[in-house]
Amino acid sequence: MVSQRALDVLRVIVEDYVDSREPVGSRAIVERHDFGVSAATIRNDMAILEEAHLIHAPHTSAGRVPTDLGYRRFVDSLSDIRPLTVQQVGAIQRFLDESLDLDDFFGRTVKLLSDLTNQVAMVQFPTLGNERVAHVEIVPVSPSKAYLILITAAGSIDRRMVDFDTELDETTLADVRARVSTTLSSVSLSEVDGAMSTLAESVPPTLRPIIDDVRTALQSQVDSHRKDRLIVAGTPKLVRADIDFAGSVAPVLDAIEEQVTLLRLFGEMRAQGDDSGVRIGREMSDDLSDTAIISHAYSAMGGDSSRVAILGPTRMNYPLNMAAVEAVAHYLTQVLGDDA
Amino acid sequence: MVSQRALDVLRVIVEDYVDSREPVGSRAIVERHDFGVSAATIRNDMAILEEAHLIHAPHTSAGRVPTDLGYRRFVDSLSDIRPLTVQQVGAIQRFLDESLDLDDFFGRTVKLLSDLTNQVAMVQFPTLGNERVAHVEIVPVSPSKAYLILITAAGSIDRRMVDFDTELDETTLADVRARVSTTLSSVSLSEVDGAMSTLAESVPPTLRPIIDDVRTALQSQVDSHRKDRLIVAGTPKLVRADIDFAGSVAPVLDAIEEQVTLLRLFGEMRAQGDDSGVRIGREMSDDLSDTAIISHAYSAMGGDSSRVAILGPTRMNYPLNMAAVEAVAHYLTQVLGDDA
DNA sequence: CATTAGCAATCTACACGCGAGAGTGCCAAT
DNA sequence: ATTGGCACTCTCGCGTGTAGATTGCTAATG
Repeated sequence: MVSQRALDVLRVIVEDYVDSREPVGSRAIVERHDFGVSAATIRNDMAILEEAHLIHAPHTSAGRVPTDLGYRRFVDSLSDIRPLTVQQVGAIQRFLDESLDLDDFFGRTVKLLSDLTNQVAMVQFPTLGNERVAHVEIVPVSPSKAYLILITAAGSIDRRMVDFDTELDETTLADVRARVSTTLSSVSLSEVDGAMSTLAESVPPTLRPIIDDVRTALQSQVDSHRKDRLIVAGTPKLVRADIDFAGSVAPVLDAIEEQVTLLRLFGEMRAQGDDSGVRIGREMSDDLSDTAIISHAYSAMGGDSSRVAILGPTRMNYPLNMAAVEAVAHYLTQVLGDDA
Repeated sequence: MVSQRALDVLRVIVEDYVDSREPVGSRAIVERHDFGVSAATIRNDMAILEEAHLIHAPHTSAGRVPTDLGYRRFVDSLSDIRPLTVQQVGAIQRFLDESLDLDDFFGRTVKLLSDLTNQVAMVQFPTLGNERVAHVEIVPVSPSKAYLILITAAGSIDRRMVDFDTELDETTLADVRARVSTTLSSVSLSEVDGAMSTLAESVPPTLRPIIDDVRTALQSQVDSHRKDRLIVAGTPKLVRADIDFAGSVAPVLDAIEEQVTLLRLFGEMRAQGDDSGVRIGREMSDDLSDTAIISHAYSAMGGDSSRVAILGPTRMNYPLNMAAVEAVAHYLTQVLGDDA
């Protein structure tokens, strides 16, 4: 049975190991902490923890190191996160309030979070389901190609190339532009397709295929509406923490560059309904075996929730970093949520 | 005096060292190449090269390694770059023609160049001086804030937050939007400020400060028009080539993340009027002492030229990589130049 | 004068061995 | 359940020795 004291031992092992980067032995524990028992007793508890796969000895004569499961237990036992200080929150606000636009704002946010935690930081672009169309623009590129630009009321922008089956002259294009523009004015993103379908039926047959092309492009634009993008900052910090990674950091950097693994992970966490989520080592994938991700949901402009996260070695300061991620997520919700 | 044969020796030292990652000795040279002289003679030549600071011995009993200056001499002696094969060029075209929009296009370009060279690849966003305004949109965010969105005929988009000194109601905003929109229709970017200044003088005094706010925002938007952004791909490759870096790759990753050093470098190369440019090691900065950058200018939409580049260890295959960079730069000019 | 063969000198890389130190696991005692 | 004691195991660092590679120099050669 894993006693309460054994769990306390686990806690100090995690803390000391995070602090010192070195396996911690029974003697070191009794010296640095006031357990009121001898090293031999600690050793007994450690044997129990080892049996429960919570800690692990790199080799016979070394101290112990937490396993992924050990970190997991440690994180789960953190009852409540101590929030950041008023000064810190104030600094965050002042810094982010200077942003020029949404891209810049997110850029500053990740940079800040990365500096705060000294880890790689990421923000997932918000989804904007309840958003309304502010403007649709069609810009010709060649006779049969054009950019379709969609601007929403909250200022998000998306652009997509449309290939028309037939060639368009300037007047036809102007006609199409006017029709689409009036049709979609102030329509919410989820209703775009319906509106376009009604439009397609009411136009002269010659315009029909063109409107259909636009409709298809618009829909794919709405579907993928930036949900699938991550802003990242602080990758160099990963390399500096190289020693923390058994093999190489290369696969981790790959995962960050590819983004798909991380986005899938965020999707899973959202599906589970956890606002706050920590994933440790092999809980995610073998490639990320030495890394942990701390993420937290935020919501913007009435859309589904997106996530802000940091990624670092499994051996990191969880309480501190969890507090930072949570603070930033709250701030994002507060600032962006209003604009809905 | 550095004889012709000595220069040939330099060439094979660079080639063999790039190939084998190991210092190359006199014996290895006579074995692998047909110089028709003995190792001792090669040694004499090597002594001369060393005196000219073109090569250098890591330690007494090791072979020789090219210095930055040695690489420089080698690169300068490459008379003409062998272009890529027809198949390769065809593959590039097919791949890039599938792009959805400009962002996607550049994304694919860097990815491609990175795969082609197995190095970090970068593209500097083009400047679009002769571009014309296709549309200006003002989207309110709060009573005194709005997004200003600028779309050009080539489909580039920029967005900026505007802070108004006074609060705006919906009708005022609509009025301003209409005035700005008609004023700027089809105006080229370089004439935007003039047009806005004329507009400011012709509007009712109450609108004046608002128009001025818009004008300021627009101008800053035009000034910085994406000139200052790099798209990067392939950073993980840098870490994989870790062995090639004396110290750590961290400062290099920092430089990539910060972008300013690299952008300054591109600026310098453009100022020198070199279409094609190679910078090696300490020619750039101490932080980049083990890296080399191969860049090439391209021009898009009649604007000033921008650059496409790769970054790798000084020990890389220059002829091959220079060919790849040049091919991609040409392709960019060809595809984007037309659209002006 | 350029080239060459030969040779001593130098330096690294690697393997080996050894001892110090750290930490465990277990046992018998409390 | 806890503790002190002790044998055992393993890593780490250090010094040593050897094999191998390459150079620089010198004297000889065409």
